[in-house]
Amino acid sequence: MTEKLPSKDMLALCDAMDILNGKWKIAIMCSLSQKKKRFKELQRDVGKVTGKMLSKELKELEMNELVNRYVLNTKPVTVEYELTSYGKTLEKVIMELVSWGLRHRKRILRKK
Amino acid sequence: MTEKLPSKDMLALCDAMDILNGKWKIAIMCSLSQKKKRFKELQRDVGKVTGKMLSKELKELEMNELVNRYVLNTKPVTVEYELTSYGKTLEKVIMELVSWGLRHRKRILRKK
DNA sequence: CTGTATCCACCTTGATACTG
DNA sequence: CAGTATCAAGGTGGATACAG
Repeated sequence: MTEKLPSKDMLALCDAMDILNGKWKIAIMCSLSQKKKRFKELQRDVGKVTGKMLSKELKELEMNELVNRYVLNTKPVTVEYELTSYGKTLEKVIMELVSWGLRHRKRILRKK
Repeated sequence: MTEKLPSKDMLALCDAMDILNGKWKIAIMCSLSQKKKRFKELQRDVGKVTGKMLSKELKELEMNELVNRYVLNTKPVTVEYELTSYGKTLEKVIMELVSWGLRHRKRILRKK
């Protein structure tokens, strides 16, 4: 069993990265992991993402069945987004990233 | 304690993403997590990354103290890369990504 | 072998204005 | 509020040639 070049792990990793690529996808999913949110809420929560990017990345997440989109019949239209059950399978990854990021911040501050 | 806009988690997440952004960084670290590798080995292992990109991303990883670079005194110069102990703190995140990717692949094949 | 330098096509992102 | 259209700008990444 000689380890051949593109290992299965590497391919899997690339698959995962393809789906999560984009500047805001992880942040969006992180925000949604707490609770469902409306478009504008999401925008405020994620930070300085433009409506265009938020819209685009949400659409991609929806296509990959990581996020559900619900249009509500309100006066000015309201749209809610939430993680699908499949999207929730990524929560563990995201939480690991967050906790690493928190540790990393402390480290940075120490050295600064 | 009203939850204010850019939550600490979100900031931490963005910090982490900043460091890991780039098409190949995660793949590089994944490959190095198995064992230290030379430049060319790494290139073969990661897949179809060009030397330029590999070099650039390795440099960035080095700057963030995630990877160590050793130049060996061999005839044609040899360089070895390995994860720093700090870089290893990211292994958990990477493994989660890989395992998610593996599950995701199965899911895709089923639906195809 | 391990890079760096240059050129360049392409894509991503942002700003802004606009629609329903 | 939610989303789209358009334009501009910068970054990304590939090919190639070359240096140490």
